[in-house]
This record gives sequence, structure tokens and C-alpha cells, in this order.
Amino acid sequence: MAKSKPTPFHHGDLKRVLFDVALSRLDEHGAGGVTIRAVAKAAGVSHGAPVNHYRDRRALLTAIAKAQFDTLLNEIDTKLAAIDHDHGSRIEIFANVMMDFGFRYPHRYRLLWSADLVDHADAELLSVMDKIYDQLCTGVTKGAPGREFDKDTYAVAFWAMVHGYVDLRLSGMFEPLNDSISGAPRGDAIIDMFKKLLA
Amino acid sequence: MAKSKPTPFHHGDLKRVLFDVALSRLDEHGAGGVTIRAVAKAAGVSHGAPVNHYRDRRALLTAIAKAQFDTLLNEIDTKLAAIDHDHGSRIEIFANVMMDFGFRYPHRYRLLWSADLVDHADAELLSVMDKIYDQLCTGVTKGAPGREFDKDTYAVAFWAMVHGYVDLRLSGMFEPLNDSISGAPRGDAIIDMFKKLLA
DNA sequence: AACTTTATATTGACACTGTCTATATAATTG
DNA sequence: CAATTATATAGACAGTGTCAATATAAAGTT
Repeated sequence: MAKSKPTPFHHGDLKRVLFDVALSRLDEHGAGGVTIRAVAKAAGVSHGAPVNHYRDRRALLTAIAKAQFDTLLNEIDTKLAAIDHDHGSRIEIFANVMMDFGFRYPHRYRLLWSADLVDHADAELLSVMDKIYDQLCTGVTKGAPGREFDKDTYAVAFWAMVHGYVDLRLSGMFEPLNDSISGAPRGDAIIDMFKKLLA
Repeated sequence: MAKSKPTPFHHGDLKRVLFDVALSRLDEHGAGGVTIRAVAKAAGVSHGAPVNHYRDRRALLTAIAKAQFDTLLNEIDTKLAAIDHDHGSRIEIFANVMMDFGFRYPHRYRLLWSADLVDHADAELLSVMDKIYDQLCTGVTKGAPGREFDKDTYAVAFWAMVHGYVDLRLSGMFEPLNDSISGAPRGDAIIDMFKKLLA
């Protein structure tokens, strides 16, 4: 029999625990609540322990962001693969996945675009973001062939609109609860409009 | 002759100095560089002085955000007033003002939508944002009359697209310097596309 | 003018934060 | 078993926001 204890080191897989605790704190208290010391405390280790697994706070948050992009990539991938060939609503999948994620996990979504908290020059992060963009482009070309606008313009405009809508709503604008701007349309109305413009 | 000394109190107009210093630090170091203590130091007062003029850090940043929205409102107002009646490119003014501001003052633009740093429930802030939204709606109705989409859907979609494009670029995406996504279109190409879709 | 009240500024304290150092211990390697 | 590496601890330092106590300047009141 080999080792019955799968924990290779002192604590075991502290790295994973730190990640989970940090993600939980992100959802609850926002990125500001993800402090090295608080995460270490919740993980039951001293404040100096995390440095062995995450160089600094930024590295921890970057790891979380990367995992979220991975999740988004997989979700879009799965739903894209399940759809009929040359179905017209491929871009809708992209939009729905992004919006669902943004409204379900607002703090995670905000973190994705926080240049001060996340290292957007991280190679792995860039790679995942690239793949998501490629997925969108696939949706664009297959969904709306022969348009007068080039692929990139269309893809960027669409992503910008989806992102902008989520981000503005997370800022409190267009919020159903916020009556400052009444009659704000819902996300599907926005997408619907964009789709009709292309039809 | 009245009082030759216009400084009514100890320091004079510390409130304005604090504001200016904070804005300058925002542009240079981002919102993270706008600390009460650093601002107080740069203003030449003790770290406890600012509380008499700004309740806390959030209040200071909210004041700055409000001033930026005021600037945007005025800029749009001026350019809208100078344009021909029922000119088709009224929405373009909105987009150009927003994008110019965002790319010129990235940290200011980011601050506008930072719910953790700015009190978006502030009545004055809401009022200015409302007015900007109304300006956009004016541009929408006068620029593209008789469309099949309701005014709010159109306005929100357009603002979302403009905001999303600026915000994504400030995150490092679509950056000309960042070659991860090549061939990213420029802002005017996005607006141009949106306009043509409506023509 | 003198007194009171208010506005403003200073100072010190407290509980946090990230990050660095030195130290200790566990796990692995030779 | 010895040496090396990986991991965890504890302490320190310079910051941070915010609060309380104190001091002073200005304005209001009598």
C-alpha cells in the first residue's frame, strides 16, 4: 500500500483552500474583502503562509480571475457545441453566458476587468481571453454571414455592448430597484434589438 | 474697502485644495493613490484636517466623480446645442464626448463606475447622471426617429456599447499596444457601424 | 469689549492592511 | 542518517481609514 495520507505537505493543499476561501470572500464582501490576512485567518494559517502559494495579493486575485475566464470559456464552448450548425443565435449564447455570470456573481465579474487587482499581462489569462474572443468571432461569422462590417468590428461592438450593459447595471444604473431611470429595458431586449438590426 | 483677505478660515479654501490635489493624484496614480493621508500631506495639512470638508475617503471620491459627470454633461450640452436641428449624428456627440474623456482620463472614467469608491445613491450624482441620460435620449429620438425599438432600449444599448468599448479598452483589451487581439477596430468604427445599422 | 459658540486644524491612538525578514519545522532527496 | 527543499510561524515596518481629545481661529451674541 502506498501512502494513505494524500497531503503531501504540512497543511495539505493549502493553495486550494486559500483559493476557495478567497473566492467565497470575493462573492460576499467584494474584492476589497479579499485580503491576504483575512484569507489566511479563514484558512487557519498564519498571515505569512500564503506567500508560498501566491506571491502576493495580486497573484491570488489573478488566479481567481483566470479561473472565472476558464469557466466562461467552458460554458460558451459547451453551449456552442450543443447548438445546430449555422444557427442564427450563436452570438446570443455568448451574451447570455456573460450576462448570467455577471448578474449572478457581480463581484467576480467586476474583478475580471480590474486592472489594478488583476495582472492582465498574465500569459495564461491572455490566452483564455483570446479563446473567448475567438468563440465570439465564430458566433459572429456563422450567425451573420456576409455582413458589410468586418468580423472584428462586429465582435468588438457586440462584446462591448454586452459588457457595457452588465457593467452599467452593476454600477446601479438601469437597475429595476433604482428608479432614477425608469423604463430601463432588460438585457434580452438589448440583445434582441441587436439581433434584429442584423437580420 | 472690504476685507482684503478673502480666506475666511484657518487655511483658506482647503476644501478646494483637497479636491484639486485628489484629482491630480487620481490622474497620476489611480484611485488607489487617493488616500486621505496622502492628499492631506500634499495639501500641507495634517491627516485629520480633511474630515471637516469630506466626511471620509468615499465622500471625497464621490465629489470628484460628481464633478466629472458635470463636466460630461456640460460638454455634451454645448456640442448638442451647436449642432443643426434634427441632424442625424446626435448620438455621435454623446459617444465622442464619452470616449474622448475615457481615453484622456482613464482613472477618472474608471472612478465614475466604481461602486465601492463612489456613492451612487448620492442624490446630486443621480441627478447629473439622469440629465446625461436624457441628453442621450434626445439624441436618440431626434437622430433616428420612427425606429421599431423603443427609446429606452435604444438609448441603453447605445450607452452600453460606448461604455463597454471604453471600459474594455481601459482593461487592456483591444489595445493597439496589446497584440493579443489583433485588428481591433477603433472607436469610430464601432460607432460608424452602429449608425449604419440604423440608417 | 467680553463671552459663547461654531468651524477648523492638530495630535495621538486603534485596528487594520501588504510585504519583508528571520526562524522553525515538516517533507523530500541524496 | 544527513542535507536540502518546501512550507509555516512570528515579528517588524510603513502604510491605511477613522475616531477621540485637544487646541486654535473665526464668527456670533450679549
